[in-house]
Amino acid sequence: MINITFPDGAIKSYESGVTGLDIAQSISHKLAKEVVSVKVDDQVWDAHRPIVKDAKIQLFTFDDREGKDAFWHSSAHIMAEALEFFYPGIKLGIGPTVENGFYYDVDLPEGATLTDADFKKIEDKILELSRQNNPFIRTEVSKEQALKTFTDKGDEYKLELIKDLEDGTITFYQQGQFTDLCRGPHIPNTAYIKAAKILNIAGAYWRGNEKNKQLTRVYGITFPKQKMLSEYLEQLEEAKKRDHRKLGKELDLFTFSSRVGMGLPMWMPRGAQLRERLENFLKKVQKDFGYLPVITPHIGNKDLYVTSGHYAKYGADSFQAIHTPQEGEEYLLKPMNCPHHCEIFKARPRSYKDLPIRFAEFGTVYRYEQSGELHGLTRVRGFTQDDAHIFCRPDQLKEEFLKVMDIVLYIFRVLKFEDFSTQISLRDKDDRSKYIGSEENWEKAESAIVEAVNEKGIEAVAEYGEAAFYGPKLDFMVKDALGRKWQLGTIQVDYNLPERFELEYKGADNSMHRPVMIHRAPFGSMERFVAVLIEHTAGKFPLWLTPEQCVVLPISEKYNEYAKKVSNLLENYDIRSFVDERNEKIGKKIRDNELMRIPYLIIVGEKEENDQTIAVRKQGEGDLGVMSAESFAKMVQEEIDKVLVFNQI
RNA sequence: GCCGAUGUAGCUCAGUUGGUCAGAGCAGCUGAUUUGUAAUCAGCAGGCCGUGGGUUCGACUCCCUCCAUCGGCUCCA
Repeated sequence: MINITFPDGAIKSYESGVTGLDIAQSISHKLAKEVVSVKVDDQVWDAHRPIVKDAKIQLFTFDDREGKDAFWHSSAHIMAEALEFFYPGIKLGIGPTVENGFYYDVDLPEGATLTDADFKKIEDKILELSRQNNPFIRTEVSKEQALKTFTDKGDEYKLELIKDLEDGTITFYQQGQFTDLCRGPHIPNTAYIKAAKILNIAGAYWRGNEKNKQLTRVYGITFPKQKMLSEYLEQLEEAKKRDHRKLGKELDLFTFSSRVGMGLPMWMPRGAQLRERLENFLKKVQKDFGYLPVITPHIGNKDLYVTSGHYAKYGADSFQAIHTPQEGEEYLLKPMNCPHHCEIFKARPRSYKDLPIRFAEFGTVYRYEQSGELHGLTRVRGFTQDDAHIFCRPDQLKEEFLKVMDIVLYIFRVLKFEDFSTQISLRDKDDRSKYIGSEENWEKAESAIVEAVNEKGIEAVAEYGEAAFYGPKLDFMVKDALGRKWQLGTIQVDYNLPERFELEYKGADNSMHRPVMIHRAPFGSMERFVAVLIEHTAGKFPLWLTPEQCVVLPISEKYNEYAKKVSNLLENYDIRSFVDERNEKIGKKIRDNELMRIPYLIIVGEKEENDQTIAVRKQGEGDLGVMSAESFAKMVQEEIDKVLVFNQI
């Protein structure tokens, strides 16, 4: 007998060799049907793998992340089995789970193609194989055995994977006629899978390296219930409705033109107003934090970027140099504001008493992003950073860093970005050649960020290889409607540029010292921030930000004059208002303005004109009843004040 | 940049095996209507069927080039 400890601390005895499934069965029949994997001490196991010694266990169903992982990973194996059926000779790369579903990277046989048209038959095959109710059988194999199996199969990708594994840790899983190298865990048998959908296909480089062969990545998702699949697909459709590219068009916020150039967004009046309001909001916050505005040109002499190191790093892959009538003279579109700001710092002698100096600029920069990378407003070739550079003494670094974090967190709070993650972006562990600057400076910069994060007590994940080439960063990541992660706010510690630009200040000891720089952008870029804001709010912007706060709708043209009077009155109360004078029925006007996400609709007709009142309707909520323009104005102001309290920083 | 898909009116989409197939709804314009909380009616106008080439008696439809967009990969100062 062995002792099994449950998550609540309860301990029960079972026969040695008991499985997670058996244990679930001993609790309830329903649970036994749903359990797909089990955590045994620190490892997640197959629910059907015998446990032979005392252990702490936790049972997982599809509702748990661990359960989904086992479920989808098993599904990837079945999909691979299906693909082998349709494409004999197919070679398999890796087939992991992702947040929603799984994929398998495959190398199709010479001449074979896989397109959307093939999805249906693959889905059907997956379900057919699932119905065979094949168990997932785990076997431990020696490295030699493993190598032989895949040498015989002629799968060089698996061989490459096995070569990196340690003998004695290698396991195979088999279901039906299909065997795969796999660590597991897997679901007990294939019949758990009741619904399957191939989502899309894409090219993916083997092991993520551009120099390697590009394999075909097949994305799919499966569920234990048909209904869950249809719900998931519906949810996807809903998410697509929030896509900022779609809403940007519908709400007249921004546009692109291939004539202007790809990845070069143009802000339309409503979008420009929204952006301007965001900028003014941040300007006010920054003013309170002691930032000083600066303005720099859109181009800079090539030498500027040679000095900064940007030219060596990105010169070849950037917009190419602008030439002048002067032989040999070259200018570049600025890809960064920092070199300019460094030159402003250098413009006159600085004393330790002046520091910290904080230069802020909404600086528009141009970067030649790869064509396949462009994506609405989130990835563009011309964008405006809410940039600032703080030049401080080393002893001021931590305090300044913390203050910047306060700004970012305040902004996220005001805009209700609650679901963000924080990432410490560090150097690549293996490849240091991508970075400039001394080991010592990097270590100082990296530890400064880690210390600041610890002090602030926020949770952050360290990501290696994500640092900028001149320094580590603290990045604030937010997801879009479809769950893609984007970096918004960023704070970077930089010892390198001050060195390259030979920045100095006179210390109290009357000798020259080198300042430390903090690069920071709470929004990141106006374009990307607005994109994410659109997706988070589905276009229903906060009242203080939205281009028009209310629209006055006359019941008929007879009340246009009164409507204009009301609108003017509201404008006098600093409420952004306009009149919908179209000769349409009130229902139509309400519909159109609701679709434009105007927060308040003011309806005026005979009654209102006689009583000198307005009927207020709130977007998404409906009729709020009749009131005076004054009390409406007060209501709006209060709603805004609730959100925009600057002293709550 | 790479893999795959898509590209018909301002928007959303129809268009059968290549042969009166250039269509609809919304938006726009004109007129009627003067409207009470999510689409009033009628008429009109609107398209090098992304671009350039090719196959064919004939191409929106088949093939190729390029451009742009979408989903990924790689990249992201």
